[in-house]
Amino acid sequence: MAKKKRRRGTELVDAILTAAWEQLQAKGYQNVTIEGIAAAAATTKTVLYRRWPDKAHLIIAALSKFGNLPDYQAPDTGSLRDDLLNLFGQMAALLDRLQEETLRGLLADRIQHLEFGEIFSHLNTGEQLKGLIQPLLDHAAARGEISHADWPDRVVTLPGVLLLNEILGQQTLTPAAQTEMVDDILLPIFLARPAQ
Amino acid sequence: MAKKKRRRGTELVDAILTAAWEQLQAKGYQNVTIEGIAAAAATTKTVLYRRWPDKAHLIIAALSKFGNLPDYQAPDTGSLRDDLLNLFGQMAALLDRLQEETLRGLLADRIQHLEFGEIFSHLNTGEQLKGLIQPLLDHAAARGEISHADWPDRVVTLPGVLLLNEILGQQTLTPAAQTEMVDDILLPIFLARPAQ
DNA sequence: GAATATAAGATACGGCCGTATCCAATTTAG
DNA sequence: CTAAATTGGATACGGCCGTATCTTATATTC
Repeated sequence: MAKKKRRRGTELVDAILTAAWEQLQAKGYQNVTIEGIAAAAATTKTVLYRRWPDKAHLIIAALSKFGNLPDYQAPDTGSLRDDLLNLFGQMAALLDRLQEETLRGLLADRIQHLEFGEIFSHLNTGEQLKGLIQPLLDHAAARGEISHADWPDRVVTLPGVLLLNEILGQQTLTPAAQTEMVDDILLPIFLARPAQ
Repeated sequence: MAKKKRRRGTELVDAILTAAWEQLQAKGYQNVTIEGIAAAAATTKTVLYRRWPDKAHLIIAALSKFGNLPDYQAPDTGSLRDDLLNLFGQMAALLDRLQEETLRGLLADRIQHLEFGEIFSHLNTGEQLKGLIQPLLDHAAARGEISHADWPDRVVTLPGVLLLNEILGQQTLTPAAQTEMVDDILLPIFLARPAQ
């Protein structure tokens, strides 16, 4: 007779998040369904709804677990401008990869349809991008290129905000956009003369 | 016997958008349904889906028609900083009004759940906020406070991006946030010394 | 180790989505 | 004025959502 083993707690959550991640890879956010994830994880909707209020939260949980920014190489090129451009460039490359790998051919789908607040609070309050920016500033300050490295939170997260806005709005991240963001917005702030 | 008049084209669209707007006011985005709007407009889903691909687009259309930024008073206080703060302050007031009026008590709902790209392209490419910012810059330039008024598009739309990010992420727009955005981000850009 | 509490899993429900299909009113072409 | 082409309207369908309810396996407690 068949064994009736029941997964619980962490084990179950892991199975669900893994299934969610795979579904996301295979189908894209738009086409992922809660029921589909439940089925793929060999459980039922009920269990998922007991833990996450909706698809967005579930996917965010999966992203948090598996969707780490991969193999990012901290630049330190010797100039803040180049560091920032390098960072943006790597993001653009990542975006390209995502659009091929994650949504393998089939769908012209995008991250586009995640819901607002979720993503924002995830990316901004989460230290993700902030952790990438701060070192660049530390380097620049050490070189004397900028006057100090302890900028307000809102400034440190600004590159992330810009990136997000660009990607979501334009669905792409062109080199032109990258240099504009750096030269027209970020550098003027970081290089601004002290308050007068 | 009853008349069987059929609305067409513009007349029909107007009726639908009006219904959509009213539903939005009454129920909030989250709880608005396509079927509900169709019913309220005395027509059917089919007709709506022939014109708009999904709820987001329909609501955006309604917003474009009825959701104009109301009674905005151009500041011109004599300093760019005060102009910007004034603008942000009016936005905060508007936000407050929306959260009471539009979502009348009942729901702790928010704009939050509109979908990404839609809103972004609407707010950023649409000239809405840009049209508010440019005059401020013209004034400042005329006063000699800033060196020029013809900034890159990306810079002119930045205040809007910041506002949107703040509202969507934090669901509020505190005075502290306003001054930080102005003093830490916008002013440093506009007052930056010429490229060196 | 039995009793109790907790959490998983199954099932069912009403509601809305988005599409397809068909019919009927109104416009346009001839 | 009639025929053809549009476009609105009705209905039906499968699919998923989100909730509620019930049962049954596993953990916890005594």
